[in-house]
Amino acid sequence: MECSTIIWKSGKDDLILTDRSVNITMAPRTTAQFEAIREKRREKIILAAMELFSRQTYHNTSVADISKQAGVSKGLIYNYFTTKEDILNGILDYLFAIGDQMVAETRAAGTPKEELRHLIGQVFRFLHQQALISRMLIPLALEMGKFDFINEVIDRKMRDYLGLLVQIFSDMDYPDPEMEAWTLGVLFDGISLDYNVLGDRMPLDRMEQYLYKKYNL
Amino acid sequence: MECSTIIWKSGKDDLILTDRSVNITMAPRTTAQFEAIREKRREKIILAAMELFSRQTYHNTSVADISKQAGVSKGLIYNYFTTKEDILNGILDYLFAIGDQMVAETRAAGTPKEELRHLIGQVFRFLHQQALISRMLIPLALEMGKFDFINEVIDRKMRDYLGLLVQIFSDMDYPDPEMEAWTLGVLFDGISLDYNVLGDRMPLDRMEQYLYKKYNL
Amino acid sequence: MECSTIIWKSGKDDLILTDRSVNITMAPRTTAQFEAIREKRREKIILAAMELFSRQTYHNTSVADISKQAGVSKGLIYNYFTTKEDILNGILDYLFAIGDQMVAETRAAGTPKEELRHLIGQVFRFLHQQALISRMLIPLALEMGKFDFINEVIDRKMRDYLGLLVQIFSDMDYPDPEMEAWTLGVLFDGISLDYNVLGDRMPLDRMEQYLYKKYNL
Amino acid sequence: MECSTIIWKSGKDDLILTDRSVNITMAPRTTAQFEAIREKRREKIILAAMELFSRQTYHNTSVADISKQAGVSKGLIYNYFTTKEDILNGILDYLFAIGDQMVAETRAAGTPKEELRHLIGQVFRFLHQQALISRMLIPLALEMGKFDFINEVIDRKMRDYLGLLVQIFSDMDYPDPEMEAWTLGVLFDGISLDYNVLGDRMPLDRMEQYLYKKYNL
DNA sequence: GATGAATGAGGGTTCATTCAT
DNA sequence: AATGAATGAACCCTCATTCAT
Repeated sequence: MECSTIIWKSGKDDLILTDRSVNITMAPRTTAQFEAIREKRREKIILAAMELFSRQTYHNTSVADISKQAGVSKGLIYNYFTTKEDILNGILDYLFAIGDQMVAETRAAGTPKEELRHLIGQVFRFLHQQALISRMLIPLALEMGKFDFINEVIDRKMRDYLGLLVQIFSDMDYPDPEMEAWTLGVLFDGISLDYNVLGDRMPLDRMEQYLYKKYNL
Repeated sequence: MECSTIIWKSGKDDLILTDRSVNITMAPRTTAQFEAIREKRREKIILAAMELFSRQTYHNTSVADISKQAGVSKGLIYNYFTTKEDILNGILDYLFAIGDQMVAETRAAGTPKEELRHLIGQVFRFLHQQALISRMLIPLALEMGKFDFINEVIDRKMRDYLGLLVQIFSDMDYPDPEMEAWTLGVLFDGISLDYNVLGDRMPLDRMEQYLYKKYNL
Repeated sequence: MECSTIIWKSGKDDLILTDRSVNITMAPRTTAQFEAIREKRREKIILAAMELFSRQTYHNTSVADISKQAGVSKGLIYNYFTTKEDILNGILDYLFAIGDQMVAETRAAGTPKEELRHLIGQVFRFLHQQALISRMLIPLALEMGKFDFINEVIDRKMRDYLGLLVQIFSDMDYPDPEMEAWTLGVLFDGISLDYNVLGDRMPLDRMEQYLYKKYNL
Repeated sequence: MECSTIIWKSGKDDLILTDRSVNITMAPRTTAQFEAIREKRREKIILAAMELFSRQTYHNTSVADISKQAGVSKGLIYNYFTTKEDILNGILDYLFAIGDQMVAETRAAGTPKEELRHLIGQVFRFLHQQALISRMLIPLALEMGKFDFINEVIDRKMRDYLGLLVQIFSDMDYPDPEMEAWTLGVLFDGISLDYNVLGDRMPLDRMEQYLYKKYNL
């Protein structure tokens, strides 16, 4: 059995995604093999959509654009997703893994201080990538009514993150760990947002160093 | 002879008081009368658009929606604005005054500490309003290329704010006033964004108090 | 009683139009005076429309444009004309006089040869002006169905012209005066059309001289 | 197993023969099949547009009209043409071939006299077609500014024609072949224009014979 | 008579989605 | 499974015309 990893090149940065690839056998295709082929196509479409959504916004990307980018026909997309919105859903599932992984890595970092430093480092290190994701999600999150599922996703992620931060600040004996966690969490969101809008006019490196200093890391 | 009448005009919640005290000869309206009508209608359209843009996003609001909300015909909107985008511009002008006033008020608050406390207080006090603005502008700001004027607006506002904050922290003898200013500015943006998404699930009051404590205000 | 003549300046060329101006008296306005005022306004609108139609085409000129050019309100135009199309009608009446005048002048030129030379000279002399008129009328004449009245106008003018030419060529003892008349009439139309399209790329002067030579004038 | 069916599709006067002889497995159409469909539809749309443009003018023909005439949906037209203007372009390409062929045929006619006779004959023979083209192009050519490509087309065609005529008259030893060429070219345009407006009231046949006589053909 | 605010039908264009093949 | 032609609703915008004043 072979297990390979694909890296999604987004021009400037890269997103690491695991590809649950399957055995190749000579036997007539089993249901499982069909499933695997389907899964691969699905992934292709998702990656194409992710690339485009983060570059041009969900609304400015047409299904035709996605099909072109993915190298499949427009019709085929509706064989894998019921709706354009459903593609978005697929992307979210994809991204979940990454977030979870970040949290898990942080949790394994050692002392609370090391954890915090690791977390801040990760945020800045993956900022470009996060910015792409934000560019995709923020506008949709702000459209209330439609896209309720996005808010659920954000909620859940927020809780995860907050939980981790609260625990860290608690371990570091902050007097009000919950509010400190909120403050830092909100700050991360602000950084992500502003980086999207301002780009390199933001002094990212200096902000990172400043945070380390503030938290004595 | 003079007679005045109240006319109930279909709409949602508005009474149009039409003063019919006119010459028997049916003289045309004076320029001043026309000006008044225009001003009223313009504002009505702007308020309608602001309401809808902040509720449903600029892109998800059609000109027809705005016309319905404002209780006027679709065509009339183009009598007041050259373009859907121009409506947005009108809204920005409308909101600018408020922002400028906030900065001005803060500048008159007294000692640096009082200024900072005043500023933070204002941000939280007007968060609802700021959230409305954010919900309108952020998605557009994230669409690079189009809507360049929005980025200019944001840039300018950012510089104003940052300048004020740098001066305050400088006066308060912070070692790195510039970075502290960035941190707080970015935090405000994060708060505004998250409030949009999370609404009342955010512990706003506690965050406000927490900030006062952190800055010893 | 006073009689004045106004000249319609169309930038490059001018159209001579007679203004049946009226006595100014101190007596309360008689019906005739009101008529005169109306006539003047009407003329203003017609001149404005003529200017715009010939510059920008009938379809590319809005009633708002005309009202602006004429310096009156949009509404007032409908006090003088039932319809945008009706304005066109008014213009045609206006132009008729000129055509009739040209024919009359030619008829008074003397010998047939002098008449023909006079007519050709007039065509080239007024070509720019005619081109403006053509630009107005040709597109409308080609829209069959609507604007039937334009075709009637053109028909009548054509018959007048042709009649004049037939008589001239008959007097000049051409073997087939009718066909020679058609040929020259059609040629004039072609010149007018091509001058519109080609502008100064057409060798107008040389063509005029060439015609004189061909007809031994 | 094979089965073929004739399907009557609503429209005015066309039968669509759909060959349903397909695999049971419903294989997707081959590229060649798609090409064929596209070519057919494209031509159908062009013919529909040509019909309407020449009957009612470009501006008075809506895309909806074209779609109705072609028996397709409005949206489909934009699958084949980027723009309403692009349809016009398509028509021009379609017609260009014919014009070029006319010139080529004339060039192969033999002696200069035979060439000229051939050319005049062609102009009158194809007058109906030329009239259609004129009715489409003239109004657009007269709208300066927009539709520049139309003027380029006309220019090019004019140069072609003129060049051919100059050479013929030169070979026929006319003293001023260039001006004679202009005169005849302009006459052709006048004929085409007037035929549009006057229709059968023009004595076409007699004019043709008259031209032969004038040029001793 | 005179104004310009107001209307509403229609124009060109886009795009998510369906469907015959 | 796979294609892309085809649809139709919606979008932004224009403009001749009406109407209260």
